[in-house]
Amino acid sequence: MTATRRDEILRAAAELFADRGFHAVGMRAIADAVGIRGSSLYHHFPSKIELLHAIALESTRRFIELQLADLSPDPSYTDRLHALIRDHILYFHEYRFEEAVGLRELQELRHQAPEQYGELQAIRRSYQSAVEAMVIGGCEAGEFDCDEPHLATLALLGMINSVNDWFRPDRSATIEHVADTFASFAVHRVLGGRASH
Amino acid sequence: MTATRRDEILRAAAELFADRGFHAVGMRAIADAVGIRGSSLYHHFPSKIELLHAIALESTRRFIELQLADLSPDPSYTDRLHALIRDHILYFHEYRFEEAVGLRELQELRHQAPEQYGELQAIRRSYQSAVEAMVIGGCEAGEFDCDEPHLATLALLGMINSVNDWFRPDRSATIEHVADTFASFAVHRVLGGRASH
DNA sequence: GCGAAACTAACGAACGTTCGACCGGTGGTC
DNA sequence: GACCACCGGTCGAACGTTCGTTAGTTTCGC
Repeated sequence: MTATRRDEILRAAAELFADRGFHAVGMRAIADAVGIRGSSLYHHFPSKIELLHAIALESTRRFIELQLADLSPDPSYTDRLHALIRDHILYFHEYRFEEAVGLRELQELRHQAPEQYGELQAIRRSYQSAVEAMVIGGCEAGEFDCDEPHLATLALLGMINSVNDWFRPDRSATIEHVADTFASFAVHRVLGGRASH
Repeated sequence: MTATRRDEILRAAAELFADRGFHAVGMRAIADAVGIRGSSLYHHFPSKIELLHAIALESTRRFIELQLADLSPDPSYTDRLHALIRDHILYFHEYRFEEAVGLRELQELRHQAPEQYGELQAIRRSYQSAVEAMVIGGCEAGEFDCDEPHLATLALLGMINSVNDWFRPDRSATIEHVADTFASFAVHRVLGGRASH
């Protein structure tokens, strides 16, 4: 797993963007973080906005690829959704810089690169639809008890995505415990799922 | 209720910041939105960062003032928390530009005006503590059923604060309906409160 | 005529980006 | 084995633009 210079730049830029915001970080600051000069960045990325796009896209792609594994139809809706939410939170923690940037600086892409913005939005929407389909499926199978599956889906996605705003890795609580607890909140509480965890 | 020029600037700046981000909006763009020149802004605010601070602080102050009314100890924990969350969501919608800026550009204040940042964080923390106290109180009173009140508080705050990310006023669903539904999710589902709504 | 508020003009700094040169390997040719 | 052409990666320097901010002046209502 040799980390190429390109990956080095992506990771450093994501961390800086997450901490200070896209426009507050100059190309020279990103270059400093990896030990080269500002102009050298343009041999790896054609522009600053493309750098942002690469951060958001590659992180999102990795995430979707990972989550597809949780969609296997073997176990119950309850177990599948529990695992999906747990892995969602764990991934968002591991790549918390990239995901924070992807969520917060989406507006930059919308104004400066509408095409790439649309692509990302499509991926996000399809993921949201997949979660909603699981909620509805669970309701129809009698595993969940839910009057408004659409709003319930939005509620638990909001709940899940908020973890990165307050969780800090040096807490006494581990991310695994938070992920399990939140997954349980979502499945057994919000959706009224039958107990199995 | 005469809208002063100062308020006009605050509102316009909040809307622009919410749409494009703090650093992507220049003083001249803000001035354009209210029909004056960039330099004229400095007769109302000493700097750009003070403008951001004013947006976040005044919106937060108004919010806290409003929510204090919901802390009256008359009704049950269930009813009080339900009303608090409902009003929380309704306020965050009415002042969605200011609140979006206050949440997203907090990092700007942290780097450029640490003192004002600390002040805002203190207010936010005290609000969060008040909500958590209600959760714990409701548990001890036997109205709620909750093993981890701290995580539960964070979960429902995250759920509530996410509404502004997807709710658009032209939807078929009204904000009042969303506020009621989410308040019900939080109180009766996440916290397992006794039915009363 | 006085003060608040808006104006014009300009400042220095920082920004994203471009350009041309250089440096160190790598592989092909004699 | 010696030479050389090549190429990805980096560098220093500069570009035009935009930024936040300042200074001095003008306008206008009371």
